[in-house]
Amino acid sequence: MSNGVTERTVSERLQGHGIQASAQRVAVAEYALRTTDHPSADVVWAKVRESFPFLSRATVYNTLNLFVAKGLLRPLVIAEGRVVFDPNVEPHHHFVDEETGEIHDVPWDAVAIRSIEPPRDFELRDYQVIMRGSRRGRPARARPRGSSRSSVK
Amino acid sequence: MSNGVTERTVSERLQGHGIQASAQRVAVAEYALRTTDHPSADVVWAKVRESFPFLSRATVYNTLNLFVAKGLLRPLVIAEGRVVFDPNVEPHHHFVDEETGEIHDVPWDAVAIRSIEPPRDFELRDYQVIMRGSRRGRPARARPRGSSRSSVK
DNA sequence: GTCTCGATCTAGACTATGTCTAATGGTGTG
DNA sequence: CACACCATTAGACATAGTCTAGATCGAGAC
Ligand SMILES: [Mn+2]
Ligand SMILES: [Mn+2]
Ligand SMILES: [Zn+2]
Ligand SMILES: [Zn+2]
Repeated sequence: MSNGVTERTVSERLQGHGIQASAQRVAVAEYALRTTDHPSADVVWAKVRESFPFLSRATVYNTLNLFVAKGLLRPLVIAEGRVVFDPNVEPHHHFVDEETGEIHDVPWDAVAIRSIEPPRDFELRDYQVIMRGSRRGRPARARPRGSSRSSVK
Repeated sequence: MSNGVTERTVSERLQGHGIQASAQRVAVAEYALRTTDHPSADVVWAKVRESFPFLSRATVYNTLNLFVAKGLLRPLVIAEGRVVFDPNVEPHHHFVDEETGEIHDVPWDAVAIRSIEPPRDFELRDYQVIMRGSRRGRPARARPRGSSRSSVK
């Protein structure tokens, strides 16, 4: 995207980040580096297996963690009980739809921050705004899918 | 804090929020509603058992979820693999020390936001800034405790 | 083309967080 | 005391993620 010459194919992109390409890694990359969703590891496994059945769960986890270590993906801890992966590694914010659990990207410029003060003695490495809400016109009833914390009757 | 008359004891505070008091619930509340940490359920279990040994794991989870439902606690999904509970239910931000995994409160006024624009068609219910970094003077080496995502050798 | 060895892939065991179920225990009312 | 109701409990269960030990692959040396 940002450079028209290098990193044209997924394979080249992996090599450009010091990753030895392989059939499994390319298959995972094809989905995980292109999606605009924020899929969990098991979602990636399910999606990729549709077109590439010879792929173990362990390899998906290994590969995603490798991509994170090499800066191709960013792990997000936002939704309960699972890490999701974000192929957009540039600074941006997130909006969580509390109805569906879906995570939407919010451009960095959608939030104008005048000043930000970390706690004394702490060094701010990065930050983002987590917004929560739902689609307009819906009153927010049920909990986000997959959550269901306890009965509390 | 905010009101000097009602809700003086923990027991009264529970009743004021429509919660039937009990020995276990008071014991959990005594710790979980007063702490300035952001403990996970199992941390709460360990801490409370020090002074109140007759407490099952299930009751801790039930109680914390009840407190959340009644607005005494807020669940935070920030650190990997576990939900933590925040007795400060007023709007504020959080700073995650990536060295230790500790979560620190950041006052609402420490961030001055000029404008914030949720995605089109979405209604913003609430938001907060998640900051990440570490104590001044440390170069940020090891991953936060309890994390340790994969080897990637 | 064959060999070799490190890298990659894999099934399945294992750990940890959280939920659920079914049984038990306590408390107040009549 | 009998009854209803709710809280508590142990342990089973579900799920996310890690780890291990062995099988397989493949890039480079010959
Ligand atoms: Mn790149
Ligand atoms: Mn209160
Ligand atoms: Zn994103
Ligand atoms: Zn807090």
